[in-house]
Amino acid sequence: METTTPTVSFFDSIAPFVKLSPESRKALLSLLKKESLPKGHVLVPCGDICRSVYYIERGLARTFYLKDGKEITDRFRAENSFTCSMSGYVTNTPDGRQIELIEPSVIWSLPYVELEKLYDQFHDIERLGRYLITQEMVEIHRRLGELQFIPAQERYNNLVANQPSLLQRVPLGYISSYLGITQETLSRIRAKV
Amino acid sequence: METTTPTVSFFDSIAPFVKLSPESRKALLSLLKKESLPKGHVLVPCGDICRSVYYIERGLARTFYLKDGKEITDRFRAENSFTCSMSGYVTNTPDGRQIELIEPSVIWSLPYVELEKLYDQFHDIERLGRYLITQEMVEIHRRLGELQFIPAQERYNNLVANQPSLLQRVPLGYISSYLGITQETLSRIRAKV
DNA sequence: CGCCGAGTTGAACTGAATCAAGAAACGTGG
DNA sequence: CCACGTTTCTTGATTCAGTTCAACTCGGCG
Repeated sequence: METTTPTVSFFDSIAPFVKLSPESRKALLSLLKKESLPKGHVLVPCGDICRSVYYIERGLARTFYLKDGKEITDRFRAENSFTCSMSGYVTNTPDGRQIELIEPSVIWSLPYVELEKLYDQFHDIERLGRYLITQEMVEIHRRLGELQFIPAQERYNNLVANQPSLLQRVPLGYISSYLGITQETLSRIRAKV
Repeated sequence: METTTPTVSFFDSIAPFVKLSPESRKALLSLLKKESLPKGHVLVPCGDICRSVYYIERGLARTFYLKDGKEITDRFRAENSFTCSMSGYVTNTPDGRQIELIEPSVIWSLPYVELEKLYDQFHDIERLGRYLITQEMVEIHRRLGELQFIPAQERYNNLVANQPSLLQRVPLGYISSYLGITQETLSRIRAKV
């Protein structure tokens, strides 16, 4: 666990959109905690409220919740992206979501409480926050439209087109619930091609 | 169309969460355009990119898109809330969504371009933006979870529990596609109670 | 009165879930 | 390197929720 080495990847992945002042970068870096964590590590247990935001330098995380005893995958996040489960934090009610690593990963974490202090201090970090949430919103909105009326076959095709690497890295059981279908249906869809 | 009278409702609805300085309030008010618009008025036509954010002081707006010639309702927004379709603006690609009024309404509008200038100038307005998008994200996330694995009957029950007034104010055809089902199915679900 | 949009009802059909059983792949220890 | 158990994936038979298409009811409203 090292906190001093400034990794380029974190700032590189946001740089195209939000320029941070040197002071902001420094403040952010001083609070970000970097860890190498094994496959299977649970960042946020089911039932807890997620209180940090996580930047994935390397590896793969998934978020899921339980519905009738089954795990429903809500989201995958791979290297150079952020993950968290804000609904619980915002509403101050556990949202039942668990975040765990499904590959050995390098994770930078930052507690919301600290982030909020940074929001107060640095306008450009607040902008970064707004930007990242906007991206997240657009992505979730896209998924919503998909689930509303697009048939399973087409949802699978979209996944293959947009995130083909997921299919290599993730068990199909996770993928199926992410697409809103059962594993058997996913298997049949795949068999058709 | 009046632009001078500062309505309380706009600031009241955000005040619990984000305190704006007098300067920010003034700047916002100077750019907000207030209009009384009739039922059926189209704020953003299908195929256009939405370039403003709308605050609904009174009335009801819905967002929809066309899928196989059918209107799919994406969202309802009633008095004291905001509506817009940011996906198109963010990705700079029309998202096919149309925003129209389904009741006579009083609407305050603010072009994104102006809003972004305000973001630059006023840290607290940027915070307001972040806050509002976060709220939106949480709501869309909730809907996503609903559509992923909750049966239609239960989705309808949730709607009755959370937004009962919608059922009085909106034709069932709009409600059904919002819930991701056909009008016939909605009718049958209602008949069971 | 007759039209028209909104809502309901019915019958046939279909995509996907469920339940159950196998097959393949994977890791671990001997 | 193989044998074993476990997990992952596939396949089949059945059931069910929801769609589709069509006809019908009801309440305005010109």
